[in-house]
Amino acid sequence: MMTNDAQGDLLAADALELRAKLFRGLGDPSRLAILDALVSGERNVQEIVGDTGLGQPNVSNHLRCLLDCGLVSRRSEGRFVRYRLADRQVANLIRDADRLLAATGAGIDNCERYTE
Amino acid sequence: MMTNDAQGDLLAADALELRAKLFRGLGDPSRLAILDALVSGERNVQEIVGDTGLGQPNVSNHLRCLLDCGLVSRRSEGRFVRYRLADRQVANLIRDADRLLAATGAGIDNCERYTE
DNA sequence: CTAACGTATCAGTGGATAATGATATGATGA
DNA sequence: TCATCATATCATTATCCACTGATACGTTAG
Repeated sequence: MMTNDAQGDLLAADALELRAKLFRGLGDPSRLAILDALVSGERNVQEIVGDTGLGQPNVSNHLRCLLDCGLVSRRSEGRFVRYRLADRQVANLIRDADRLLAATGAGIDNCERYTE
Repeated sequence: MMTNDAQGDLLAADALELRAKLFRGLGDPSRLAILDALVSGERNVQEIVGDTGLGQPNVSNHLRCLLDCGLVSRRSEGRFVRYRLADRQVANLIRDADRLLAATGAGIDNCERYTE
């Protein structure tokens, strides 16, 4: 009676939410640009602002998001705050995504459900 | 003069958009549920509707999105349409995400930038 | 041909969220 | 303490997108 209907998926609904939240966290060009900037190493907010061309409040907001998500970590250095990737797997996940993009060609471009 | 400022990132802006689009495609619980249903094998739309508890038009919309993105493929069988994962790497990417989630604890939960 | 079924599309709606400007907090140096 | 700099927060706005119900399209059976 609970072979493969919605029951099992309802139980796994939290896991789906969590996964979705992670992917959504990575699903923003600004945050990806920030993470890219951090792949090269530790950076403070101003440097990230310079690297990405984003506004400072915007960067801070995204960094807070990434920090809460556990994707980056931070340490204070005087009045600077230096951020870095929290885990090697973050960079790995992004690289795997690039591989998948290479495999699917530019198929993603064709998706018209949401804006390019 | 073009050491590490916005220039390089601007050139890579398209790549960022593409990656972001892929992650956003995966950043929805409904689409993840659909992909989960397809991990076990090929399914038609009705079966997916049953597995996920989503509405049929909703499922069709998401499937179109996933199809356009090249994440799933389809084949007609009479009046049924059977969908399957387009690439092993899709499942791999999801599994890598789960690993990262395990590594970061449930940190993602803490991110308050967007709704749980 | 017509009815029934499976799937896809369309328009409308509500909710979520990224970006911005103004401002607050915190730290350093004179 | 006061001025300055680095970072964080807040409120606003405009946009985007997931879901729903109605409906169209395509296929098969009688």
